[in-house]
Amino acid sequence: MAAEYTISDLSAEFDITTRTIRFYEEKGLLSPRREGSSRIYTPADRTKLRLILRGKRLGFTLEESRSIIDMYDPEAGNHEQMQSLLAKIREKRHQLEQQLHDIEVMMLDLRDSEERCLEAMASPDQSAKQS
Amino acid sequence: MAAEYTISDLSAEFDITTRTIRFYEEKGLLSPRREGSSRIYTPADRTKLRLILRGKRLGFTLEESRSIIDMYDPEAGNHEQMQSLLAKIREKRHQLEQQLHDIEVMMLDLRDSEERCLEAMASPDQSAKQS
DNA sequence: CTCTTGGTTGACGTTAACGTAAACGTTACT
DNA sequence: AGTAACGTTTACGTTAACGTCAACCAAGAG
Repeated sequence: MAAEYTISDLSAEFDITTRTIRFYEEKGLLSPRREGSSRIYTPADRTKLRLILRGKRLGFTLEESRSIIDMYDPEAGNHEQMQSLLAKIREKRHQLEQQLHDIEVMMLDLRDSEERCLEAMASPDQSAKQS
Repeated sequence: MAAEYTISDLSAEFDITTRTIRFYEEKGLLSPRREGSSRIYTPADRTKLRLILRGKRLGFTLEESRSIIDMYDPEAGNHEQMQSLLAKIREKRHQLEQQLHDIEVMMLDLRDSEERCLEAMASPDQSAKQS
């Protein structure tokens, strides 16, 4: 049952380069077992990787993702760290709300531009003047 | 009626440094008038700056923001450019949906951790064992 | 044996978006 | 005259998150 993965298994699954995975290890976010010199990853490592990538999608830095990962480690003792994490997530929510608003406005703006553009293309050449 | 702004007016209003504003000019996103050697910005420049910053919040590069700005320029002629812009915005929408999902999952995960954490703090020191 | 397909460790290169610092000019008080 | 507050240019520095070699080792196919 205890599955294991090579570095290229994971790179294929998550569509990232092996360099990226090794980089995360350099930064201390992963620490796979060694079989000879090759890296062997456990399901737990795979989960951590998934967390890192999720963090990335949300614009977290690797350092921030590290604290997310740490929540999954045996020492569930760090209460204040959790508070700061919750704070970061709430901040992301605010950002998301802002972004949603930005997108909506931008969509409206674009529809405006589109209309003006279509109008311009419809009326045959009056390029120079405007009252 | 035709208001004008100095560089520090704008830097104060949008809470960015003057360096940033000059940088945008270097990149050709702004081109304020000169009064002597000083830069003078029009409301149109101000709008462009606002568009840049909105783009930034959405994770657009400056190059992408440039195409947004170009939509506001007199030559409303570029139909295919608009299409690519619309595509980018749709892509952003997808990203946002993904991010919203990520946030929700992360929130759930955190509540889990929180519970486990509180439990651990409640039960007086049983740190070493787990059945 | 050679070749291909993975894996490894350095180590330097890259890119975007500014930061930072030096060295200088111009009003405008006081 | 001094000095503060604002403006300018030029140019090197910074950071994150990898990319891109180079040079090497190991296992299996043919």
